Amino acid sequence: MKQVRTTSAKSTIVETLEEAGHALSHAELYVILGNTCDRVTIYRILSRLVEEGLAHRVALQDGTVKFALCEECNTEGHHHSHPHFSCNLCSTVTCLTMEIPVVILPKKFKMEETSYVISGVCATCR
Amino acid sequence: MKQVRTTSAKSTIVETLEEAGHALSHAELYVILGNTCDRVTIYRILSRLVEEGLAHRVALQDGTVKFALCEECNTEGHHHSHPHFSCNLCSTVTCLTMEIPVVILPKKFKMEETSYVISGVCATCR
DNA sequence: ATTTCACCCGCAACAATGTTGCATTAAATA
DNA sequence: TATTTAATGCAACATTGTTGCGGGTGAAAT
Repeated sequence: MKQVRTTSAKSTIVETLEEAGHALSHAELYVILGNTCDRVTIYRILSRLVEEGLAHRVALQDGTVKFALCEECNTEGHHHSHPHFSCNLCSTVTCLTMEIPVVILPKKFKMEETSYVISGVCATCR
Repeated sequence: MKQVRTTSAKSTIVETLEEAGHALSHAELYVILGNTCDRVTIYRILSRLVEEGLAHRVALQDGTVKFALCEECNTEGHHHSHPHFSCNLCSTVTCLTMEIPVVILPKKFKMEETSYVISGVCATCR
């Protein structure tokens, strides 16, 4: 098992995600962090956060990927099978605190993971 | 209203999607079409197909985007609000013929579009 | 059938996004 | 403090998506 190290860059990114209160893309983090953190480092830290179960990926309808901190996850079992809401106006992505409703798959299909993203207008933007 | 034109490149792409029977990414189309069609042209034709309501985009969990032909769509109302299944083994994406189950959004949130992607193992791969 | 017009194609160039290798830095443990 | 090794920054590369433009072509009008 590879050792995990707490670095300032990693802490900064986690804090940034916490302060934002919603998911951020690599590009957004890059802008916020300014020149305090290398572009490549951000990629690597985000990957590591996902591996370590501290964050999860959210793929939006347009193909962009955002990263959200996990609330109730650990390395064993990730429980981020909740829907995400993506605002078309302010483009913030928030986690909805509910379970994703299940669908019955056709015969012999085996489900492993589900992604449920709703886009529209968030409460702040109305 | 801009006029729509039937070109050989466009027909080829539509036929390719029909023959495949499942959604294809730009990269996959580029390989299949070989050097019969320019990379940029594929991008533009796919965009146009979506605009014209002949195809719809499917964004997978990893951020890649695939394109699927619409079965019951027209320029007026798109009815591709169905779940998609993405096989982790053969990586094919198929449309599931059912409605996406709805979730109750928090107060003041307004829904406009939903994306529901299930990944796992498809019937063919088992 | 020919002309005409606007859409469409291919090419080149660019922009944005993501990856890899390597030397250096720094966190954690002894 | 010294040692070990994960993590960073930089450069270089690879992939993916976009834009402008000259020339080609579909389709309607003549």
